[in-house]
Amino acid sequence: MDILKEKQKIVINNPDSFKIKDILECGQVFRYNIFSDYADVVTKDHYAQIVDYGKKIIINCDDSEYFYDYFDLDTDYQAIKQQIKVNPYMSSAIEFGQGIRILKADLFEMIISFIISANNNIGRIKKTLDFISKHLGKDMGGYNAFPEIDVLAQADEKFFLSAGCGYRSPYLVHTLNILKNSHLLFFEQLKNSGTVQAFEKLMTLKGVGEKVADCVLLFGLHRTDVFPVDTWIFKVYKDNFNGELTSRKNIREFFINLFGNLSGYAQQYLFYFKRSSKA
DNA sequence: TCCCAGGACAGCA
DNA sequence: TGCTGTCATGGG
Repeated sequence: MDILKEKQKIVINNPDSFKIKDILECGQVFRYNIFSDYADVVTKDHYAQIVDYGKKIIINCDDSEYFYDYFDLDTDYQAIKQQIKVNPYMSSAIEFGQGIRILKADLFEMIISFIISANNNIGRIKKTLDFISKHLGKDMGGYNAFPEIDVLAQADEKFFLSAGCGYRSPYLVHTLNILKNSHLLFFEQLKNSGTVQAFEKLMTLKGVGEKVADCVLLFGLHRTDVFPVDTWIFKVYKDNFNGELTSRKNIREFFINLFGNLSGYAQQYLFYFKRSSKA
């Protein structure tokens, strides 16, 4: 595909691995809307509107450099698909989610979003994050930014309960208290660590277990050598890979052995296919 | 009414 | 280390 970049506009001609519905609905980010004639997405304090004309996609946004990176437009997804097409089921999953791209989302936003995601469903996660942003995020004129750490750290458990965070509320308060004073160093260390070390470091935060840590690594740090195992991946493993493993840890290891550094990509195709088609 | 959702955590063996 | 019950909440 051919990409043109202006100051506040990106034009993609003949897109081969870019479908905004696939990108937004595969469960990696939650602050978006899909309408009949366009879609929009808010990330951190940025906004983009995406129109799909078939052979041409136009992204109108506040900063095209930011969204060029956000949509991972330098990566060749056709090549990745060829490498992870290890069996007929993978081929079907890739065909189904052919427009998926792994977004480069904001690290802090991903930590909070995926703590809220635990034992939750995407509809409720979207509502909760919209509530939080609407109440504590900066008014950007037409939309609200995701709240800054300092602002969100001032919110109490009662606020998160009213936002619909449920039993995850004390986890959020605890984690925000840790991050409000240490986030610069904490995030720097995450970025400079190997994946295993970053995985362990993330799990020191309340509300962050193996699966949430993997999602933060994949979507917030673009580490593609991880494989988040959630309830849908358990089903994929059982139904479509005929596996006998039962623990999250072992299933994660099984898939990472299979897909290596492309595990994160493979996981997204599988998750999206299973959740959408139930095949 | 029961089951489920991008699970984490404490308690226990 | 690995297993089990519990947690808040809305939708199907």
